[in-house]
Amino acid sequence: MSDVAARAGVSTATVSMVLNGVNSTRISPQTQQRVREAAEAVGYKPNSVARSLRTQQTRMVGLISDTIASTPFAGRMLAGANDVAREQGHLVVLVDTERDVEAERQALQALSGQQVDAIIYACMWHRVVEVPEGLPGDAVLLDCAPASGGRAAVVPDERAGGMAAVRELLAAGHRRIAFLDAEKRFDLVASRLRYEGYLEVLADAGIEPDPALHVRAEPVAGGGREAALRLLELPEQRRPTAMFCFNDRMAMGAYAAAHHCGLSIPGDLSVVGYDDQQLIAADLDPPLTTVALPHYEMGRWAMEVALGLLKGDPAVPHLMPCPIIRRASVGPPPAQFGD
Amino acid sequence: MSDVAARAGVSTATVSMVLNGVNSTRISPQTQQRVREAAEAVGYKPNSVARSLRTQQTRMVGLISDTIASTPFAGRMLAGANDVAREQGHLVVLVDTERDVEAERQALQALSGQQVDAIIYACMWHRVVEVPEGLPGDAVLLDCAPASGGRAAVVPDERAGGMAAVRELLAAGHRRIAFLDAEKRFDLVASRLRYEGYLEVLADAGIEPDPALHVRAEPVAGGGREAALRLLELPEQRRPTAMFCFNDRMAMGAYAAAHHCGLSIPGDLSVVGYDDQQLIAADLDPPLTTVALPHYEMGRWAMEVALGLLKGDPAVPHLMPCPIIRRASVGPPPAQFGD
DNA sequence: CTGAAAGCGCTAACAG
DNA sequence: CTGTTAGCGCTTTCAG
Repeated sequence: MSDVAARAGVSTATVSMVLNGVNSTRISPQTQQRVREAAEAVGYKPNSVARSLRTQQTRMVGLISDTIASTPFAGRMLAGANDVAREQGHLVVLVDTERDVEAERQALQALSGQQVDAIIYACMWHRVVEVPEGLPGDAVLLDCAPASGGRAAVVPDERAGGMAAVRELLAAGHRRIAFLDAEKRFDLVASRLRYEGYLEVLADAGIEPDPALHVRAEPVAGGGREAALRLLELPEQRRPTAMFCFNDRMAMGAYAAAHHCGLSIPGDLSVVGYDDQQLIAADLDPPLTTVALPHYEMGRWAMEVALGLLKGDPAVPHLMPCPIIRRASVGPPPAQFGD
Repeated sequence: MSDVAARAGVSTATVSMVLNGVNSTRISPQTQQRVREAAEAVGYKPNSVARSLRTQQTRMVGLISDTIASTPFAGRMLAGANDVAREQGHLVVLVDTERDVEAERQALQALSGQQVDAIIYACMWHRVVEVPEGLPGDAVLLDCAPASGGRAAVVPDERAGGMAAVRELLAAGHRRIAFLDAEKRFDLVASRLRYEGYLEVLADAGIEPDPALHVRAEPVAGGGREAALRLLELPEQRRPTAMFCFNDRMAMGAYAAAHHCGLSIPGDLSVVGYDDQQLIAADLDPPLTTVALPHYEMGRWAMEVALGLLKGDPAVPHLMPCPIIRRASVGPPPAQFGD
């Protein structure tokens, strides 16, 4: 920088002001011009480390996550956070702790040592977490809710998502709608919330929920198949005409079961999934109607409040809508069940 | 830091030395003890920014990638890079440029301004790239090869992977092995390389490749299905008993085609995929034998050479082995084709 | 064995 | 309108 100053015949202070556009009204255009030319000539590159030391702002935000690797959704969240960061001229420092407490401690220490301007604590699937000790109070939680409140957080609105799914089926004329849920032992908050949504919509429609239509299995394709098979073995009058599946993988299994029983989708059976998981939802035959998880949007939101663009309410997690994606797996119930 | 010094009754220089373990032999144990206690008492946290400014080392490495979001493999690469970085006490700064030249320029500038110690340039699928102008000479390329040489790079050994796949089929007794390739217009280096591997193994086995068995389609499930169907319509003597598919998605389509034709896998038809893509390979019925892409390992390698732990050869990209994952989609050919 | 002092590259008061 | 100056928090010779 002193090179530039010398070359332009001014002081470093002037160079700094010109190049940062600060107080630019107070510096003569000719000088500004000279400075810029000198900077260009010297190939001047500002040193952000020095600037950060001086300004106490690094324009970096730390993103600590439990596992970037394991879910295809992680990327969407990162992308959202990244995009906002870039728009704001910030960089994101990523740390993957693999859910290890010691690693989390180290990460936090490294990040605070690095003086990041903000911290986002991200989970790769929706859950409630005991936040690590030492997480700054203004850190924002992404795809998780704090066990003991008091922090800005964003999670998908699973309840509304479940409602949307069931409404879709209701609108198509179904009355006997099953919910293929995840087993309780997985202790998924999404499971509870989606089920609540299911129940609420049924209640609103004046339909008495049939406990036989709420089945649980492992939330993977195999589990979905098995659960769907159980449902399809019910006597005809009790058999569901539609299935709302906890996730797309289970929906995939439901397809397999329908196929096995010689049932066509959506002719004989309608199916709705959840997650809008790439490589499944759109690739199934017929393409699956499902509820999308708003990972990109949550990533954006988290970064926006982290950077102070938005105000997060510490009292209660922000609920991000889960849009329903209409494809071709929902139709009217088979004739004998119609009205 | 001066607080600590005052509290311990020493100078900041001494504090620095003690806390960094530098020249520790030259400082009396009592003093060291006192310093440590003072640091503890004050809750001293070193400021890496200041340290970086002084030492000209940030212990951060920039990872610029074209798209973190779009492939499920991205996470594995990040994870590999991250793990090594953590082991070495480094942080990774992630920038996603979405393959936009202007964004790349900005990213590079931001990273060099931030004085990162090293840069990794990652692609989310194997290709040859024109590296962005301004990419430092010692940057390492991850999952891509430089169009105009001279840089450390790591890519999957697709050729060997193709060979392994075909050998697997050969070993099971197949002679009529098809290759369901990606269409040329996608211009995938993986396609060319895997095909070379296919040809070479056939040649080694003394099998004349039948051009009719090399078919191309869009590298997705639908394309695989269509290509497989074409193959299955061949007169019985020319029909393949095994299919090596460019990727798992095409293999998924091949399964659908076999199913459509009433053929069982692996009884009537053996199938090998490529990618070991989660949610496909292991979840297909029967589970798919496939060749895995070593994303995690490539991520590690890239970070290791970026940090100088390993020496990369700038003359030629490092080839990372693609292990074959044996599952249940390969068996002997149907009896009438046996020997 | 320990302290003083210089300086990493930049910014922001304050003077002129 | 522009220059001087004093640090940001740390490391590292060089003297004691």
